[in-house]
Amino acid sequence: MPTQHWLLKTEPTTFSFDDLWNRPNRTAFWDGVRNYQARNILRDRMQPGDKVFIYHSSTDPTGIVGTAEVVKGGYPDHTAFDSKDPHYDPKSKADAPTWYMVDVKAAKRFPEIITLDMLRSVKGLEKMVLLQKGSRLSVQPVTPAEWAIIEKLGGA
DNA sequence: GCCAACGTTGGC
DNA sequence: GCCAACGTTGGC
Repeated sequence: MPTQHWLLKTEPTTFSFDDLWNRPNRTAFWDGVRNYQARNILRDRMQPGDKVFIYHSSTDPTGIVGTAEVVKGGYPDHTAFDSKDPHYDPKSKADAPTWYMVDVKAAKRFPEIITLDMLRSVKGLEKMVLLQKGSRLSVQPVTPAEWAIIEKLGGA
């Protein structure tokens, strides 16, 4: 399996790239995804070694702030089992989990956020899932070509 | 805060 | 299975 590329959205007021960066080993589980299409990617497709952009939504400005690496593939999201957790879902059972998560490790913080406006202006990203009208998937595929373009924007 | 777009729920 | 009502996302 070649390395795959993804984008994970988060609201930084809830969990930011810096929060991930400051975790032990710069690693955390990516919990709380409660959308079936995103769940399917987490559960069925994300593999250790895959590369991930971290995107900050609902902030000013919004954009990609850094990269991370998947260090553990899809496994049950235990926060769904905890009635005191904000992401509790009583329909998800330990022996038949509805929701999944992965572990990610922060890799590189971009010196400057790559804003949504910048992404929209770059040739070659026109078909990026993030930039499609009405797109709100919180776990998205990124093509190798898109990854290369954006990584270069954030580089150096 | 507004609201378009999308997803989910539930009555029928 | 249809679809109206409702809830959420997320840019602006």
